[in-house]
Amino acid sequence: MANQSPRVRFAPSPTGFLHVGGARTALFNWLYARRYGGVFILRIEDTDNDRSSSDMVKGILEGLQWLGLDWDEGPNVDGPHGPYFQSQRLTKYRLAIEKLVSTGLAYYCYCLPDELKRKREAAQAAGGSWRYDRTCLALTPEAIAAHETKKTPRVVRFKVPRGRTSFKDVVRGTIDIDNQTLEDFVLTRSDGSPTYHLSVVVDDIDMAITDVVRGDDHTSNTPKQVLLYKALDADLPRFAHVPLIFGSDKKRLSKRHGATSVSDYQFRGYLPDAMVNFLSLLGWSSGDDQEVFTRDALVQAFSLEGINSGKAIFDHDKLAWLNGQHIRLMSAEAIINHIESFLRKAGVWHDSYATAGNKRAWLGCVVDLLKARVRYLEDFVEYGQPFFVNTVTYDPEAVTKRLLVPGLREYVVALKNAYTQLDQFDSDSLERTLRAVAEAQNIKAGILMHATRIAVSGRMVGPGLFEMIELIGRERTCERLDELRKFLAD
RNA sequence: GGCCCCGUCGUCCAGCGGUUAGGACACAGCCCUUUCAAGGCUGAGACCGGAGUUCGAUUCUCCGCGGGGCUACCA
Repeated sequence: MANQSPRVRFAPSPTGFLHVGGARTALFNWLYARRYGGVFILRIEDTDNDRSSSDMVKGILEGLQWLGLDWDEGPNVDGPHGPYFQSQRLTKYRLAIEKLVSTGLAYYCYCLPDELKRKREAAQAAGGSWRYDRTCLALTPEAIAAHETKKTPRVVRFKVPRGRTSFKDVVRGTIDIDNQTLEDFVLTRSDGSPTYHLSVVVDDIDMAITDVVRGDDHTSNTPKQVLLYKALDADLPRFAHVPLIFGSDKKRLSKRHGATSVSDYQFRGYLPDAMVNFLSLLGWSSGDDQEVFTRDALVQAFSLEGINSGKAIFDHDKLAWLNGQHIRLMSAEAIINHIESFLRKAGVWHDSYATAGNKRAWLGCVVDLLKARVRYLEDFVEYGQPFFVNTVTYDPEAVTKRLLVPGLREYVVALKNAYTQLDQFDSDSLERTLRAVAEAQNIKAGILMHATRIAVSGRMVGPGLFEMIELIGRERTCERLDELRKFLAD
């Protein structure tokens, strides 16, 4: 399909964090570049200089890094088309403007903002719409000279030609509009800084971008940019506008919907691969019914043609499910690397876990045992309590529901004695022994299992009882059985 | 208001003139089972409405309705 190696870009404004919508746009660009052996460029659009500190950029970079979306050119990665901050590319915009003004494709406008606002509001009050009336296009050379000597603030406006403008969009098809619906938009502000339309087009041309993949909120503005490409005598890139992401109330995703920054998901215990998988499914499909994708599978399956045109709603349930799927796909070793920070925070990390050896292997076994019932990384902390803490506390509900059995104390003592003498402390032996004890005591095995579960974990639910006991070990298990014995004595 | 885009189960997607409208999440039931999960099976659940075009429309066209975007010296 692509007859040249694609060059795509993600061009966020530095807002301090990476929004999930932006993350998905970045992901689509990244996938496309990786799929076709292209180049993924990160460009920071910080022309709105008011607040564009390096701190603001940091959040974006960290978000992309966490997701594993590495860029080939951009901040911290030199390339042939730098710099990659728009605030450092001002000369390029000025050159473009000079060209446009000198060829008559753009012109200076000395109208004051207040004046424009008044006209606009007046027109709207009268029930109509208003477009810039080209007052300054009609200025005489003398009037212009007068403004210049007075140093009237001036902006540069693009002179929108008559006619129609159309472009092909990979996801929307051909879009065609009448230029009369456009006004002579501003290219350069009165302080000399470029507006979005100018900087984005100049940069995309300069960086030889072949495919512009961005949010649907830019579709309506694309005709203006198409006009600029033509005015600058450049070939059009291919456009692909991806549908926006909405919250569960069908409103555009915002802070009100809870976590909207990818870092929120990082701290909540989501896996980057699960997030990437989930985001990829929002507005894109491989064409078949596959839902769970590894990163590599995604790269292989991705195409811009697979992007669909309807809106997408962010479904936390499905994300959580996918997270569980990806956790189950991972090796215990890989999971340990991801949960270390959570275990540390909970105070249950042990230095011996850090290096290869018995303890780390043991932790791996715990992880494998818990894996199937986990949705979030931090669940390992919660579900792993019985393995990590020294003393267990009994869930009150478990006590009333499972421990009010006459004679239970005797059974527990019998089990503890049997376990103390066991040759092999493995799950099979443990189960056989427990069942034998139950039979000898003439009770159902379930009664003793429930009690034992509470003794070792404090809870009614959890992993397979005997696998759990095996990992907790004879010493701690017998201690806990003894604790239960004392508890039952009261 | 004007311009543009979108409209299949509650949600995410498949469908690209003829299908019992398919899959996934969530939901319900069953199986498995010491519990909870995981896993398996089953069930319920959708083509926004109206005109056309056609032998035949979820699919193509138009109108309406609904939703969204843009309409700034924000991006």
